Amino acid sequence: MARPRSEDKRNAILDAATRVFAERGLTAAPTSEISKQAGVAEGTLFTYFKTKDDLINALYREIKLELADAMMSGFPRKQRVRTRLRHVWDGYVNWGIANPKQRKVLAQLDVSEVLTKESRDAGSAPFVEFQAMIRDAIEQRLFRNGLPVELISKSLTALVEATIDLTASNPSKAKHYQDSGFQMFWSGVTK
Amino acid sequence: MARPRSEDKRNAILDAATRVFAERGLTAAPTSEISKQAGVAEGTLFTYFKTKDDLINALYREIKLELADAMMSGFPRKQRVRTRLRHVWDGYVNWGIANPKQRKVLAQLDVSEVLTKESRDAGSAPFVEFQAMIRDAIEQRLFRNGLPVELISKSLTALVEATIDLTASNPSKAKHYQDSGFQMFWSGVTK
DNA sequence: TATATTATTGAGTATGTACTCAGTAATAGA
DNA sequence: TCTATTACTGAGTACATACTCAATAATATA
Repeated sequence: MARPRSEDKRNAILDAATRVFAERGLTAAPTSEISKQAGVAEGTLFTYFKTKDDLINALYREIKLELADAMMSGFPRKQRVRTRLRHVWDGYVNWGIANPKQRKVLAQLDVSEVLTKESRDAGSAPFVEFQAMIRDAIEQRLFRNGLPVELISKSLTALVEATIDLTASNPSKAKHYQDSGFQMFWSGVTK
Repeated sequence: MARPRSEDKRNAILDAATRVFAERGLTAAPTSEISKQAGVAEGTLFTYFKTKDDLINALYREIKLELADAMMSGFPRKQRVRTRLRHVWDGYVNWGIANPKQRKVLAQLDVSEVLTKESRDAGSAPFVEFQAMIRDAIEQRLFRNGLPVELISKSLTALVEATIDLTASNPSKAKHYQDSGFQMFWSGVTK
C-alpha cells in the first residue's frame, strides 16, 4: 500500500546529475541544481538518494552498467578471440562517442574519493566475461608470454579512450582512428 | 625595499596542497587545512595565490614540470629512437612510483574543471622535445603507417600509467612489468 | 470510498569554507 | 637608525549548499 516511488523520477535525477557533473565537476555541482534540472523538489532527491555521495555512487554503477551493455551486447561468443576483442572495442568506442557526458563523469568518478569499495567492485562486475576472454586467450597462448591480465585490459581501455578523444576532435577520420587504434592494441598484445 | 616573499613558503604551500588534495580531493580540501599543514596562516596562502583556483593551476604546472624533468633529464639525444623512448619510459615509471601523491593529484587535475587553457598549454610545453622525437620517428618510417602522433603519445602515457599501477600493487615484479609494458608499447607502434 | 502509508514540496537550518582586513612584524634601502 | 613598503596573522564575514521537516498530495489496499 501507500504511494510508490517513480522509476522515472529516479532516472531523471541520475540524468540531470550526469549533465550537471559533466559541466561543473562532482563537488562543485549543487544538489539544488540537479533537482531543478530533474524537475523535482530538492527534498525529493533525498528520498531517492540518502546523501549526495549515495547519488554519486549510484550514478557510477549505472554508467558502468551502461558501458558494459554497450560492449557486451551481441558478443560473438563462438568467434575467435580477435573478432571478440574487436567487437568489444567497437562497442566501447561507439558508446564513448555517443555519450561524451557519461564518459566525462566516469573519468571524474574514477579518480574521486567518494566511491566506496563496494561500488568499485559492483562497477567491474559486469565485465567478468571480458576478463574471462582475456584469461582464455592467455591460456591459448595467443598473447605475448608473461603479459599480466591487468596490463592487457588497462591498455585496451586506454587505447580506446585515446581513440575516442581523437575521433571527437576529428570525426571525419573516425574509421581510420578506430582501425589503427585496434591494430596498435592487437599487435602490441599478440606474439 | 620592503619585505620579500619566501620561496620556501611558496613551496611549503604547494607541498601541503599536494598532500591534502591527494587525501581529500580537489574541492573537498579546505584552504585552512592546506595552510595549516604548510605551517603558515590562512591569509598567507592568499598572498602567494590570489585564489584557490590559482593555487590549483600553479600546482598543475609545477607537477607537470617535475614530471617532464624526470622524463627528459639525461635524454640520450644521439641514440636510436627505441633507446630514447625507453629512456623516457623509465623516467616516467620511476617518477610515478616515487611520487604517488603527485600522480594522484595530476589525475584529478586532468579531469577537473578548474584548469585554464593557459595552464594546460603551459603544462604540455615541457614535452615538446618528446613530441618532436615521435614526429621524427614517423618521418623515419619507423612506426606503422598512418598512426597519429596523439595516439602514440597517449598510448605511451596510458601504458606507463598501467605499469605504475601494477608495480605499486606488486613491487617485487617491478622489472618484469616495466619490461613487458614497454615491449607491448613498442611492438604496438612499430611495423 | 475510507484510511494508512509514503512520496513530494520548498522554505528553513546548520555547517563549512573561501576570502578579507586591521593590526603587527619584518626587511630593503636611504 | 629611520622609514616606507610589504609580508604575516587569524579572527571575522559573507556566502554557498547539503540536508531536514512540517504540511500536503498521491496511491495502494481493504
